[in-house]
Amino acid sequence: MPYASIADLRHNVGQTVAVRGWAMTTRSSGKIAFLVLRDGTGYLQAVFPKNEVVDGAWDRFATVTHEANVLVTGRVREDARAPGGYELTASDVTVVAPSVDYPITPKEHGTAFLFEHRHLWLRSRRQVAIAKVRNEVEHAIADFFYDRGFVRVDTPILTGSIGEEAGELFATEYFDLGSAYLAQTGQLYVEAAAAALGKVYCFGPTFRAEKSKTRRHLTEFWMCEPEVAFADSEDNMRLQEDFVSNLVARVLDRRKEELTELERDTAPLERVTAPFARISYTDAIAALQAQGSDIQWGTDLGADDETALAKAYDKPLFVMNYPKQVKAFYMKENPDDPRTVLNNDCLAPEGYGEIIGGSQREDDYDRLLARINAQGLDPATYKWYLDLRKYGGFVHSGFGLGLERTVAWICGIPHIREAIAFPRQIHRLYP
RNA sequence: UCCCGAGUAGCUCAGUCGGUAGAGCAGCUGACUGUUAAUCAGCGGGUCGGGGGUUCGAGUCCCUCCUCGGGAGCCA
Repeated sequence: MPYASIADLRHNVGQTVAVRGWAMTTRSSGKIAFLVLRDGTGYLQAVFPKNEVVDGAWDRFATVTHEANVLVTGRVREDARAPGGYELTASDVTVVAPSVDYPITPKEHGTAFLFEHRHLWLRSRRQVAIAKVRNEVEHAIADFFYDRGFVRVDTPILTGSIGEEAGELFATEYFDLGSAYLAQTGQLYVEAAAAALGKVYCFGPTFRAEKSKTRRHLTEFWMCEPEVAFADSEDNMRLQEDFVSNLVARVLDRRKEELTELERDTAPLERVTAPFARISYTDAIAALQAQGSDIQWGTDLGADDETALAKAYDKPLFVMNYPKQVKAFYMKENPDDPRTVLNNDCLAPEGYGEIIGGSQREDDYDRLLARINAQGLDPATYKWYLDLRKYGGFVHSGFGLGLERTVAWICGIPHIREAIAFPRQIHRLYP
């Protein structure tokens, strides 16, 4: 008898097949019983009429517990009553491996309990749906860049003290070379690669040791960082809006079922098309002041400020050209207003906040060195980075997209820790 | 680091004025031939986060410590 995957059962209508999976729920009504199982490809209800199953099967059904590994045999049948359209009229069931006292029950759990059992919680319908959306976004990222001639460059996770700021890095001992730090960005490396390959991106885990306790932060998260030679800040934002709208469209096209499972209202996602809305930092300050805020030009925007700004638009918003002093040393000075730099944040709608930070990079050796010194960084550490300006300096721009923030937004889930299989937070290293 | 909030049954929570510890769900037993978190009946289940104090008596009041959650800052 052939084994069948649940997702493929539409090709097996009328046939008798064996399905392997985990028991999610069982129900019995005396002379008819129901078993819903999951095999990773989908969900299936197997129906056991007492007087049609083989000898012993009825008693074996009674031993099927929540999340037991089971083997079910039966005939595939179309059924309008089934959520997926297909059911199995089962003739037999075997418990391959039992599951006793499964901790996650069908009702009411708090988030602390669920994350303590994250390794099991991953099996639930919502978590399966989120994982599939994340997978879709990851593949869409790879396809988007491959189709446009970008080369993926994998940047190091172990680095010297380099990144946007010193401090707030995870440190470890590195042989005889002193401390190594877990990368908090691949950007500087990808800038070097851009001079070799033109259009590049990196996509991997990054680490921030800030003691953040918010629904938007993880200590370990995945970031996608494209870097493009000869692209200025305007080119950079056009790439961002193409990129983000492409990711959203891909999920809408291919993950309808998962979005339905997550009860995601897709109308706001369907409005995510280029061009996005744009506002300069200076205009944003004026707009906030007009709304009664006492924010002053020169201070960074807080989370509340971003929410207030983004609320005025029903698609993602670029906030551009922040004051130099609140931004990283590598961002290029704005020739039209030297108080500011050529950067942008991209704020997702519906209150999801910043999903992208991007900028044109400082390509002038002397200006970059001056910024490194001004921020109290050690120029020796950045020698190789300065070399990129010494040997054929070039206009270039790039950005970083936070994967978990993007997935959380697309899924419509309230906290980004559900957007990654095993979240790392200041109070969570288990499982 | 700062500001809130919460720790009581396996889970989610209630517990009034300080007076013998409660419910729902889960689990177990039974009934039921189309259930979707099935329904109905019955049964078992407690170091009230730890320590100290006040009191005849503390889940409840006071002190202290611990753990966790939410938010701020930082940023993706």
